[in-house]
Amino acid sequence: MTNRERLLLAARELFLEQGYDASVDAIISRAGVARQTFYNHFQNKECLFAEAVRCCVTDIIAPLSVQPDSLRDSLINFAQVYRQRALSPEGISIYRILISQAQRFPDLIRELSGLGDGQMIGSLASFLRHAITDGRLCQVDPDFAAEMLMAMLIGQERTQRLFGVPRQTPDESLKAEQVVDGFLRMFAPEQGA
Amino acid sequence: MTNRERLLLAARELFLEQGYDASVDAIISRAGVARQTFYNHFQNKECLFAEAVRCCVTDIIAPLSVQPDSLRDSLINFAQVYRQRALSPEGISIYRILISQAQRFPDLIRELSGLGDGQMIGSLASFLRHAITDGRLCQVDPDFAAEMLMAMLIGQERTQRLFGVPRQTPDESLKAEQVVDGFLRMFAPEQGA
DNA sequence: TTAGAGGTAGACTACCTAGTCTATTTCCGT
DNA sequence: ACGGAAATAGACTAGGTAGTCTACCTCTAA
Repeated sequence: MTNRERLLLAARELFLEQGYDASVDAIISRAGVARQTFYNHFQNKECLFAEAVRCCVTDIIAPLSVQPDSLRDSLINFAQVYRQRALSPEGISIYRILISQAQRFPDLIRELSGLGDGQMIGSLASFLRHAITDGRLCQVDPDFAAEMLMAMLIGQERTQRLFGVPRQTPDESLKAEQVVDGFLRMFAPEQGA
Repeated sequence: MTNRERLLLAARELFLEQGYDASVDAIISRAGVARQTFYNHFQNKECLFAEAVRCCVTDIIAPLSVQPDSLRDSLINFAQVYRQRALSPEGISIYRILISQAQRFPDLIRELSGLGDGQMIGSLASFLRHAITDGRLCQVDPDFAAEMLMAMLIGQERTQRLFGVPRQTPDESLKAEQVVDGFLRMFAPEQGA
């Protein structure tokens, strides 16, 4: 493990824990590396932050494979993966840090805004578009439908976790199913068609 | 206008603009007040912050009157008010600042978490409960339904605004209607009942 | 007139932070 | 063995912040 990797790992951990306020001292201390070594590998703290955040985002928002065997099963599978990732402690932390530093790093945020939820909405929308042309869903703007589904899947839970008010989730996989079934009812093909 | 009010106003403006990093110097300077005057009225910066945030939250999340004339009209009225408030610049800023300071002020956040979205879900759920017993909606957990409606109304827009990526909203009042109509389809009474 | 409350300006302490610089050491390839 | 690249410890600069303290001012009420 190179010193650079050690620094990135320590930075990821500390930034996720403490936000951008995590000090360079703390990072090099956790990495077990000298101050100057840090500045040999990174121009400054902002560069390290940008790189660490990029790693976190691409790590958490992995591509998801939608198998078009059954519409409901595909959506439920997506729903569970999405919920699991977006509501995980890492998912919540990275969301918090992006929001709190959005004003300081507008370029970085713009660079990453296509990723995350945005990317997922895109791929989900194109999947839904096929279902619509196949008549398995009613005529509806696929982007709108995708956004509704994603919104319902996260709902109030992300906010509660961001606020540090975790609630008991006895029905983890159940919720994803409930939402998907509601979604299918909402956008079911018209009866008359 | 008393010095205390001047300080609170300046604090609200600066905290909403810059977050908790807004310095005491900047606040007293905008308030046009001496340093010692500030410490005469507030124990320290944290107390001022707590008070300013309390004002902002209670200002933005005003009670909403749901008139039970028509279910659809009531929901649309609620939807428009909720969207207008939650997506306003002040609504976005206060949401951002609460999230970014949630770890530093856990007690304050706990105190305010019942307000905002939480409070709205409660009153909306009790309204929906009546509609369910009246047979105007299908049998469903009213809290779940309320959460779904609120989630769809905000959707991805809050995130985009938090990230500073505002999108064009040509269809402002239309979106609220679309969501409410989708919601009513999702939770329509069962045909067989 | 005077005493006191509250405001003002600004110095001051104590502390933290990012980033630079220096002198020394370690280690690897030739 | 040796030379150079990279790492280390730690001092140092420059700047910012919260909060305290002192000395002075201003206005009001007894």
